[in-house]
Amino acid sequence: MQRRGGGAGGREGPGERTIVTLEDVARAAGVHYSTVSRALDPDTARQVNVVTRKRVAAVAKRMGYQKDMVASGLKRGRTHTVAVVVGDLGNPNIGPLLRGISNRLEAAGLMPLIVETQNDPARLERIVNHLLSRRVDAFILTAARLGDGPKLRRIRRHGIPVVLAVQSVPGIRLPAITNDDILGGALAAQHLLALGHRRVAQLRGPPDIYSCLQRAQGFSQTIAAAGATEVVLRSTAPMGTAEEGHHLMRQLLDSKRPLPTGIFAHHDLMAFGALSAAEERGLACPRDFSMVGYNDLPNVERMVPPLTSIRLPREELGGLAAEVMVKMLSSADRPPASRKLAPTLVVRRSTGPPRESR
Amino acid sequence: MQRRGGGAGGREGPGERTIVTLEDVARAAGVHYSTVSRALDPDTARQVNVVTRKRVAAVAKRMGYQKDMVASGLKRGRTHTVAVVVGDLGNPNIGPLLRGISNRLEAAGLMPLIVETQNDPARLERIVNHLLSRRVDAFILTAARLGDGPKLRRIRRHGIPVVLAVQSVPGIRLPAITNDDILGGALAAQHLLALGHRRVAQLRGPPDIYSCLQRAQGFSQTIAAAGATEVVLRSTAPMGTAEEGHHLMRQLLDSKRPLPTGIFAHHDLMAFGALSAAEERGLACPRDFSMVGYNDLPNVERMVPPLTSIRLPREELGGLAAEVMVKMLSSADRPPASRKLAPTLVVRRSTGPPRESR
DNA sequence: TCCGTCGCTGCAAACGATTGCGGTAGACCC
DNA sequence: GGGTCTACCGCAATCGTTTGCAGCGACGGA
Repeated sequence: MQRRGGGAGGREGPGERTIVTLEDVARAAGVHYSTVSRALDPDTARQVNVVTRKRVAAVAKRMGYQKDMVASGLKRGRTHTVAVVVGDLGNPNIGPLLRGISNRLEAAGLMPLIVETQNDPARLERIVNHLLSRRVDAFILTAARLGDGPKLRRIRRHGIPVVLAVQSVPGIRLPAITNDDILGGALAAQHLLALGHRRVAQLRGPPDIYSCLQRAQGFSQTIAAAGATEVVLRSTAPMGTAEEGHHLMRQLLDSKRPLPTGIFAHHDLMAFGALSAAEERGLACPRDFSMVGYNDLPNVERMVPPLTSIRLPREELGGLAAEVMVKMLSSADRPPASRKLAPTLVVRRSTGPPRESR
Repeated sequence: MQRRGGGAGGREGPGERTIVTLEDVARAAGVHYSTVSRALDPDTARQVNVVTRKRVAAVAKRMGYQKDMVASGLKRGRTHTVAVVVGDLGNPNIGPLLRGISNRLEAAGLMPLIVETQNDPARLERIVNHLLSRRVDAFILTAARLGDGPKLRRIRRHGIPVVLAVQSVPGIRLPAITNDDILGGALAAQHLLALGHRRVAQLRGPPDIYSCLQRAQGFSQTIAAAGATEVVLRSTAPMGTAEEGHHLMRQLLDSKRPLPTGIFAHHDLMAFGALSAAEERGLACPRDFSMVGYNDLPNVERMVPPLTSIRLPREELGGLAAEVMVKMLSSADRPPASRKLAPTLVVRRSTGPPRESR
């Protein structure tokens, strides 16, 4: 039947794509193809005599045999593929995360199948079904939102291992590898407090992102514990963008009370949006107020002002999520525990002592 | 045999992963499973009576049937998967490109399998073999370097459609969707010339990246045609980094001749590295010289100074590459022609008239 | 010598979907 | 009424690999 002729693409040359199968190798080596299968699989290789094994291996190599992972997947029910669902491929945070995941999975003989939901719940639904139909072995979900609980439960009901990365959802019993965003918020607060700020503001990210709630919690707790006063601006947008930061900062500037001296934005982009809103009113950072961002975007040190921000261990987080996934796939024990990774504060020039104290 | 028990991951609940097959649906609908197959495939659905077809569809839906793409792939020799090979997932240019590819492929029922070579030729070799073993339908390669010719030919020899994106290799007969980097270089040159610059410099990117050669060519030609003088600094690093820009700028500053008034860097990061090298000598941009970058990295407008740069249509390019791929897969005609996409110049504050003319 | 064991290999049935071919029943024509 | 045609559906082989089972020598012990 179809010999998988290359069709398009190959022009000059013999080009016709011919697949070397176990049977071809077997014929050439003078054994049954089941023997070839055994000889080539490290797990079963010791079942076959060492001299035939070597001969088979040599013939296979000479003929350029490559196991057909599709057929193998069908037979074994394992495709050695892990679906990695991300919200937005354009997000600069996502690259290092994916690299961490890829590297760790590759070491375990797995391959990530990366798909983007574009933060559209309907797409997520479709995509998950598609991936199930492709028989992926597991899911790594990196963009869960608070409302996704039911969806996550539905995926889990398929009996496929799932781990959450970066974003978690409270109340759901799935292993989650996340940043310690409470700590992140606390670090921002401590930094501002240590500089002497007593009136601070917080520009919150999307309310359905759990890590933003955590950032808020860590920040507010620390501020409150120090007896300082805080004003909170809540975003309603689905993403922490510069526009949203601009918008919230405008609200802050338009309010009657005096401008807080220290501001914590849930995202670097929001921070920059806020900075431009302030500049429009003739205010400068860090002269008139300090600003702490979150995420430590690439090249943020080259911006003006160089932004003090919270740095997250992205690649490490990805690697760890993959690590957990690999464990789940290899042993059927109870799922491993969740982990939180500590972020760090990177101090740059957008923060300083409050004006009053100078 | 194995019923694909979920093993790890599913705890509470029935969890056991059971696959609904054609046969299950057939039994429930009272027909042969081949009929179910035909009824559910739009291409063959008209072969089955409309009432049975509807009944089968209803039963399939009720039972939650999902075609097993693995089995289908084995039988049809088409996995509906396209390998997308990128050099560096951390590169901020890559996100939009991938989104463009993903969206277009998805519309055609294909799925990208994204892998990263980390710019390591040995890895590329391994990865390609692995992907062939997974029976991907095609390749989109986004990080080809000049020395990759033989490797590309080897891939093509497998008879699988290949398109190059972003990076091309001269002399190889593969469809390539690239930026018009000659034009990009020319735009940079025209901009500097129009501002009145007559002594310019060029900080070149890696010599084995074709698009850098093109940028160089477009720039130098335009400069020469205007009778202006140019000095060229050549990088030997494999990537256009800030460090490399810093290094080249140092060379320029250390040379005996007067500093050129206009500088073109082959990458925004190189431009920033160069700017910091200049600042170390007390020189400021655009006061003492103008700087044009390339790639228009995200947030580059927030940097200091906001960088004049060449913007590339990344997402569009990705979509076009996928488009070409889809065409190649659907019709066995001769491969479609290559395409070049025009970049645009984005003028910001890092360029201005030369000092002498003020 | 005979039986049990062990090491190696072949046999054949899966995995789930696709598809050429043939069969059956009804419609239709002559 | 017989023949032909069409529409529909079932049969079974097939994609390439995996794997339980059985066969078959050789060998050792009784």
